[in-house]
Amino acid sequence: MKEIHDVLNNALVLIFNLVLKSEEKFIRNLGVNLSIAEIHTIDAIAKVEKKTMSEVASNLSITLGTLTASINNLEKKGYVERNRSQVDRRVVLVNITQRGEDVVEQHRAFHKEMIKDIVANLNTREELALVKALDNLIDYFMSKK
Amino acid sequence: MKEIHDVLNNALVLIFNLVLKSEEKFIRNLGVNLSIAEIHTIDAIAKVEKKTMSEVASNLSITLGTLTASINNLEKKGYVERNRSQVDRRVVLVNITQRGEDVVEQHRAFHKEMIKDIVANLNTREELALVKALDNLIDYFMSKK
DNA sequence: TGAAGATACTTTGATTATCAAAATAATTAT
DNA sequence: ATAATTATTTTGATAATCAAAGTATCTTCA
Repeated sequence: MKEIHDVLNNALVLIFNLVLKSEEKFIRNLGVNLSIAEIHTIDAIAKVEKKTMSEVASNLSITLGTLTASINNLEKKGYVERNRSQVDRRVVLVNITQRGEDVVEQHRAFHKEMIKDIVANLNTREELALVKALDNLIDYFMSKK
Repeated sequence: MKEIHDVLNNALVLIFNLVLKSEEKFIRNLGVNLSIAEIHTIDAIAKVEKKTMSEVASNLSITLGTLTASINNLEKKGYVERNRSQVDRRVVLVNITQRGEDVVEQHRAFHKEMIKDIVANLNTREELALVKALDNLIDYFMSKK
């Protein structure tokens, strides 16, 4: 089944790029002074339990140095704030501000709408095939570690 | 169907990141002095018909200036070469060298293996359903422009 | 209990990717 | 032939990234 593999590969590559562009466009339309990386950083802070620099950096798979630079900017722009932990003064706790919360909310709404529209066009069989294929994909990557 | 939406969203986000990491790892293991962006640039040159700077840049959705900088490096590293068109001397034609061909070959093998593993557990009907589901996805993004 | 080592973070210095706008060179049109 | 257009490069700026060095704080153990 050489052809179906090629079709799938092309579709996946295309979708990958379309998702990226779609998200870029969403941010542009948000009219907010943030990059995709910054939105994902804010989002990671929102969803991580222990809001330390280390935890957030590890969640994002970036180094602490990179996160420090990014948080400097986000703090300056008013989307997050830093506080020294009182328990261990080496530790820095990051929290998102109300302005940050708003962005997280809108980013999640974007994802929700995207998924809603995707599923809307699928019948039950297609939905199941998609879920199964995605499971395979995840298994595949997980096994590759 | 709130649940399936969440399942799909989480799966998509997870896969997105796993694909990125997997590709990064692939490149690292290739032991080759190239970034993901550079591999995609080489790949774009290989697959584009008219191998001009403009065509390649447009194919990659980057500006000509960005491509110029990237091609400078790739040329220095010996993966591509530049030639002025004899027909229109404003035009620069880029071609990949044998070293570039090798990378393209390995990158394609990576994609092929990934797809093979994905469809390994799907029967023909599911495969077709998946293709249709992905087509819907593409339509969705295309309509959003 | 106080020095040595470990940990959490920031700073520094470098590279890559990116863009917009200005510059250059060549072609086409008036 | 002069003006306008086109293809590319250069320039100047910014963001994202890393590794390695530096700083401050905590923990351990002798």
